Amino acid sequence: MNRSDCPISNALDHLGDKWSLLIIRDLALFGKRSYSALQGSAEGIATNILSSRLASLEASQLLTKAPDPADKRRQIYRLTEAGKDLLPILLEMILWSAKHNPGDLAIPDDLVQMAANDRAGLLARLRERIDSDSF
Amino acid sequence: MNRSDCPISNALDHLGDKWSLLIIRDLALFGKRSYSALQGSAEGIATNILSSRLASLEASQLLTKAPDPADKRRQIYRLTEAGKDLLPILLEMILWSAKHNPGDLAIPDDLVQMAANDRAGLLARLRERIDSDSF
DNA sequence: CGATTTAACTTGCATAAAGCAAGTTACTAT
DNA sequence: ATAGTAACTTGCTTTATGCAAGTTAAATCG
Repeated sequence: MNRSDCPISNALDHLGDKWSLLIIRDLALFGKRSYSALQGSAEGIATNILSSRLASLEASQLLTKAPDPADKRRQIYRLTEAGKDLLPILLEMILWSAKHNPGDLAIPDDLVQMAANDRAGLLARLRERIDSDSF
Repeated sequence: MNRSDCPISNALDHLGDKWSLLIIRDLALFGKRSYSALQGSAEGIATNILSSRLASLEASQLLTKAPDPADKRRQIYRLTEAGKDLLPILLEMILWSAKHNPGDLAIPDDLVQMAANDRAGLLARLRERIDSDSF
């Protein structure tokens, strides 16, 4: 699993595929918490892939899975602190795409604006929203 | 190729695999410019994969390929401005791994320190190093 | 209470991407 | 002229992704 002792390589060992960061995005930015909500994402991940990615993210300790006390069919997926700490990476990806927008992207301009004015504050507010589940 | 109009998804459409960002890292942080130098990286990319990744990064306009005037066997790979703009993403990956270091990573402490003190200045200096090729 | 839905998966099979070893071509150095 | 180097490509095997259908347990509906 660890290809080298490079910190970038290490991050990519956990996140370097087409789906992991989209799942993190759904949890961190869209407040999704259930398997079916995650499956309903715009990009359309196959159910077996979602299952395997969730398992690997859980193994990497980026998220946790816990049964919903109110509905025993349901599992609740939550970001760990390490998972929440991926917010800056997500933000930089948004800013990069905003800057190099091929023209058809849905850029959240307010967020880009806040990032320019008060990056630290924005990240704090995004994290607070995760913690308080106020999406 | 475009899975959705989400900016994060867009970034991952170009970079979401195990190798692309390592190649960008080698160009941006280690000053590598040739095929053979890139192939010599710690992680050991297979030559056919390196070839296909370079082609896709070039197609995504993150790097350019140009013949070396001094040695006609040689091709020089360089980051475009869009490629250089990936520096913040690389930096955040380093910071994330530094914070969640599994214990065996080679963390550049000086860089982590500078990021904490003067992030914008650090990014400016890293970019300047690329432009002046002073590695 | 039994029948239908819903949630969270798993299984089996097809296709696409990654990885390995060897080979090719054009140029450079000896 | 000969040997080496740089930048690849080719053929084959292995692994990962993707699709469609099926399973299980719990909740809801009539």
